[in-house]
Parts: sequence; structure tokens; C-alpha cells
Amino acid sequence: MARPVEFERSLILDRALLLFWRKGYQASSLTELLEAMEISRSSFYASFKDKRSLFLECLDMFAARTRDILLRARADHTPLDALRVFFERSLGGSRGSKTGWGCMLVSTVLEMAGVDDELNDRSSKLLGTIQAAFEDCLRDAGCAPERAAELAAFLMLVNEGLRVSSRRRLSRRQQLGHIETTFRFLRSAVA
Amino acid sequence: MARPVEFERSLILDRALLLFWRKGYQASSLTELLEAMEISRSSFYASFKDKRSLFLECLDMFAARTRDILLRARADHTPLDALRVFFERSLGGSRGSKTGWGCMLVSTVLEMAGVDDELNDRSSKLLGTIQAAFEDCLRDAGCAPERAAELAAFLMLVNEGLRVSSRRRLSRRQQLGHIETTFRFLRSAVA
DNA sequence: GCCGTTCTGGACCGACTGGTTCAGAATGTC
DNA sequence: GACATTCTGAACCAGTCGGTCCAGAACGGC
Repeated sequence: MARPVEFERSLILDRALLLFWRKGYQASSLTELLEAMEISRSSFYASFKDKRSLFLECLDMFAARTRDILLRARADHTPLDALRVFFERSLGGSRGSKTGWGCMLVSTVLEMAGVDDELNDRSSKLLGTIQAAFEDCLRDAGCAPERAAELAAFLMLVNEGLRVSSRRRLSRRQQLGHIETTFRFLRSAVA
Repeated sequence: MARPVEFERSLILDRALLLFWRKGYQASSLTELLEAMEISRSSFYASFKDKRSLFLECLDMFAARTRDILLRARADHTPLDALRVFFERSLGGSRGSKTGWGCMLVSTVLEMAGVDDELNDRSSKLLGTIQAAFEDCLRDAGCAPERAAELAAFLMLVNEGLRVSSRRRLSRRQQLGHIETTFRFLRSAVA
């Protein structure tokens, strides 16, 4: 009975995510989103509430994927190396098409501060969950709890900075330099 | 002869700057800008080319003021202390009305990446001039040239991170903690 | 074939966008 | 007073925004 559902929600979401990630919330018009998602206007409003709700779903999806990158790195490396791999990977592989897009959460925090408090809060909270993952990692690396919290906060600070500088089209060499400097400091603090 | 000019351009610019700083480029509508600047629509287009040009002027003004903060701090402190004062001051005095607005240049880099390359480049370049001021400072503090360049880049990274975290409404205590951690690392690297 | 469901395309909506234009009020100098 | 200039308010423009609606095509099980 009846025509079957044709598109996978997660696939559609993924396409929208890419546009939001690249251009931000305000600059992504509904028309562009529909083109990217490859569905019609009517189908969109049948499946999603509105543009804002779509964006919220994308935010959650982005955060989950970011945490996954760290989790997968931890499976293959020591805690400290995993963090480093996370940073290097998150600034986009040399081959990656998503190079230099920074972090959707960081971008949203800035774009929505003073404009939309709910979106700002949500992004900030999601960044908090990632920071918590940093903290876990540092404790496993042998940090005292308090130290781990401080250094995790510092790592998040560097992370935020990296995501900004990655949108400044600085050379990959320069960005790797930032990571290098950071981890020299970090190792001296953990040891 | 003739009615005299009534408003100071720089005063008008300052009011526009505050709105752009708080809400970003896209979210600041012309109507809001006019209200903030307290001039009429017609006067605006007589004095300025358009919204975009206004924004560019504000960007330059913001960068100049930021550099001034560092220069003034250097007059009263040792180079390293001046940097610290700069960071503490730029995250907004406890009494400051502009607390938690971050940095207009950083916000613009993120907002305009993938949207408007010229605005993105301009902001990035202006950030570069500030980084150069950091470098000057570090050389005066006794760093070798190469070291100074590396640490200045790192400071800019932290600066960018701080500007993000200041828009996350984190407590002032947390943010001072970030600065504290950073300068502990920095002193160990300079010494 | 029929029926229920999914999906599309396009027309349409009101609201707002940045930008232009112009008549006329306000303010000065002479 | 006349005159030049500055500034205002409102009307107006085309274009876009996010969102709604609906007729009908596409599809599948019965």
C-alpha cells in the first residue's frame, strides 16, 4: 500500500549540514538549502518543521560526529596522541574537501551571539560536551582531576582559535605550527 | 552661507560600529543601523556609499582601536605585562557595557568565510596587523626573532579562542583562568 | 483497475531587505 | 528678506526572505 518513502532523512540532513557548515545559518537561504538537499519545497515542510529546526538537528549531528572523531582516535592511540590526532584531523586533511571550514559550533556561537540566544546556548553547550571528552582524555593520560579540567578548558580555547584561523585561509604549515606549539606546552604541563 | 554640517562622521561611525560589533553584518538591518546612528535614511546615503562600505570603515576603526589598547598598555607596563593587560582588558572590564562582545574582526572572519571573500580577507589582514604588534612586544621582551614570530602566532590563536569563549557567556572567572594558563606557558617559553 | 501515500512544481503570501528619489523643512550667511 | 546648503520623512522600488497551499504526477499493494 502506498508509495514508499523515498529519501533517507539522515542523507538529507547531511546535505543541509554541509551548506550550513560552509555558509552559516543566515547566509543559507531556503532556496539554496532545497537545492543542496535535492528535495522540493513542499517535501521539506512535510518532513521538517522549519529552517530553524533543521538547523538545530544539524547542530546536534555535527557535535556527535566531532565527538566520534575523538573517540575513534582514542581507539588507536595513547590519550595524548589521540588528542593531537583529533586536532590535526579536524583542521581538514590535505585531501579533504571540507578543508578550512572550521567548526560549525564555533561559527554558530559567534554568528548567533546577540542575535538568537537559543542557538547560541545550544552551540555553546555542545562545545561543552566536547570539552568534557577532552577532560576524559587528559585524566586517562594521568592528569589530576583539577589539572585535567584546567587543561581541557585550555585545549578548548586552542580548538576555538584553530577553527577561527582555519577560516582565515592560513597555510596548512602555519596551522600545524600552532598545534605543534600547543602540544609542546601541553606535554610540559602533563609530565 | 548655507546650513552647517550637523553630525560628526566619526560619531556616527562609532554608533554603527557598536551595532555591527554586537550583531554582525547580516543581522544588522539598515533600519536598525539608522536608528542606532540617529540619522535619516536619506542622510545616510548622502554621507556613505552603502551598508557594505559603512561596514568596511567600521572594521578599520575597530582594528585601529584594538591596536591602541595594546599600545597604551605598553606605555605603562613591561612588554609581557602589557600583553597580559591587553588580553584582560579586551575581554571586557567587569563594569564594561561591551562585555562579552568578543572581537569584531574574529566574528567577521567566521561570518563571512564562504559568503563574502573580500570582507573575510580584510578582517583576516587586520588581525594580521594585530599579530604583528604582538610580535613587536615579544621581541622587546627579549625573544629571538623566530621565537617571537611563533609565539605571536600562538598568542593570536589564544586571542581568537578568547574572543569566541567570551561570546559563550562563560564566567569571567573561567576566562581569567584561560589567560592565567596561557601566560604560565608563555613565561616558561620566553624565559 | 483502484486506493492510499509520497513527492513535485508552481503559484502565492506578507514581511522585510537594501537602495533611490524628492518635496520641503531647518539653518545658516549675506 | 534672498539664497545656498543640510537634513528629514515618506513614498517608492525591485528583489528576496521564510512559509503555505494545492492540483496532480509517481508509485506501490491490493
